[in-house]
Amino acid sequence: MTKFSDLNLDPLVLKAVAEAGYETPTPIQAQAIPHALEGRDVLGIAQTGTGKTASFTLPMITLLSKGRARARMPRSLVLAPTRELAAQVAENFDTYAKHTKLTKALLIGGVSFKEQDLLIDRGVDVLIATPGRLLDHFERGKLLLTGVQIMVVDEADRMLDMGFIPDIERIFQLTPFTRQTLFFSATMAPEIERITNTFLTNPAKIEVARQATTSETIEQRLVAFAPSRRDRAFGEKRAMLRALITAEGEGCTNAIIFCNRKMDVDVVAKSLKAHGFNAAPIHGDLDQSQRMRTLDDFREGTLRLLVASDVAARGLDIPAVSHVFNFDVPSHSEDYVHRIGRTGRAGRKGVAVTIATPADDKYLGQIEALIKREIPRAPVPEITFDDRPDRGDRPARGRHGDRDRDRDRPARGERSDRRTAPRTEPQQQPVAAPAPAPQPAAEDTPRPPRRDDRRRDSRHDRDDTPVVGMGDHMPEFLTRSFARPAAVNAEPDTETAAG
DNA sequence: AAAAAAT
Repeated sequence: MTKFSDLNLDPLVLKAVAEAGYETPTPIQAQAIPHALEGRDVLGIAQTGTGKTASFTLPMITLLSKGRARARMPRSLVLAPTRELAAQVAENFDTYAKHTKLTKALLIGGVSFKEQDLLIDRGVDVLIATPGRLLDHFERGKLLLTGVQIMVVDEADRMLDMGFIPDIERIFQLTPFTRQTLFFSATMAPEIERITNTFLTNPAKIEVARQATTSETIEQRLVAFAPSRRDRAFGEKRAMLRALITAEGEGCTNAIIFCNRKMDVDVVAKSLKAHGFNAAPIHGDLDQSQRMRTLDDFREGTLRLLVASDVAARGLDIPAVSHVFNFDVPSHSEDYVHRIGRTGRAGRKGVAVTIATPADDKYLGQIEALIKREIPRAPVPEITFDDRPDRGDRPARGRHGDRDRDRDRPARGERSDRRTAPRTEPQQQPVAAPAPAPQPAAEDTPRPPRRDDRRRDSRHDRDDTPVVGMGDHMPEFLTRSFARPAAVNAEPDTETAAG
């Protein structure tokens, strides 16, 4: 079997590799490194977790170790789709280039230009960047790409998803025709194929088997439940999530909780914290410094629950996550594979729990088609709903609220799915309550001012007024006409046609 | 129904 020492790498690189504890290259490393060292273009079809990063950093350091950088003219360039990924590549360089004198700069958005400018001015051997910030520097005239000898594109298919391909093409055109190109993508979409045909010269094509999508080390579960009411789905899912985390007990050492929307990431993280869980959010709208800090805390173990958007689904190197929770079913089936792939790594056992509502059926079908198996259905935990501090600025649901609901929905207790249906209110409340004393109309009940009007779910669920279906009581707002003020209706015909 | 990345 090949060892790193057989690969013709610079002795100083080999030393650092050995110190990092590696002896045997992964398949992509064993195949890509010799070609890269020969100066050939490489087209690597491989996913995260295959050792892709080292397959280009090690030969790059070796090739660059001779020669020195000139001011504003980096000798090599690595492009990554997200800031975290770029930062990760930079860390990799630090690890493996530590015995060399190579310099590097990390050019990503969300941080000040000043330090980056300073480094570029001094001259760097390796420039690691996200496309937007790189072009920004270029346009400000601070950067010349005509000295680039080696260019790496990492996670090209993700760049495509994110609309970066035009930027990538432009950057390619700013670098010399004679450069060496190392290009990595998990898939070969037609657009990716076109780019590689245009910008790579006779590349060595290396394909590494995709990680088993449903690796045996990941135990997948599906928690399928129907929210008691559409507008309660969000709150009930939060309660469900808490119950699921709690049920895992100590076995859940750390977990990533994925939501589909950034806003939900924030609310879920806040809600978990309010319930005493050690949780923090990460998504693209947060400060870069905060994103980094949160990731560091999570890696170090001081943070147990990372609530994330799909920014964290791919690429990020987060070792040893015991659990992944999908608070939302991802709407791209590929993302499901990426998300659950954050657990069960390196032979360790992992658990991936997905919360699904009937609205997710379509996406669930696509996911199960992709992974070619059904996700085993797990029992739905019972949830109680009236202990939410994130709604704690309102009086706890009073007995009359529950009683009213019981009265309004006499069929509830008879539902056949009662055992598995989530409880949305404590059913042990005295059902045989005394005859309703005349209650003040909800509108007259003095209520403390609500601070959470911004909250997405408060809009629907504003008070304890019972919902009476559409039977004998119709909420006033529904009786209002849908007609808009005449002034707005300049073209009434096109308006209806558009709907 | 979305997320990511330049300000």
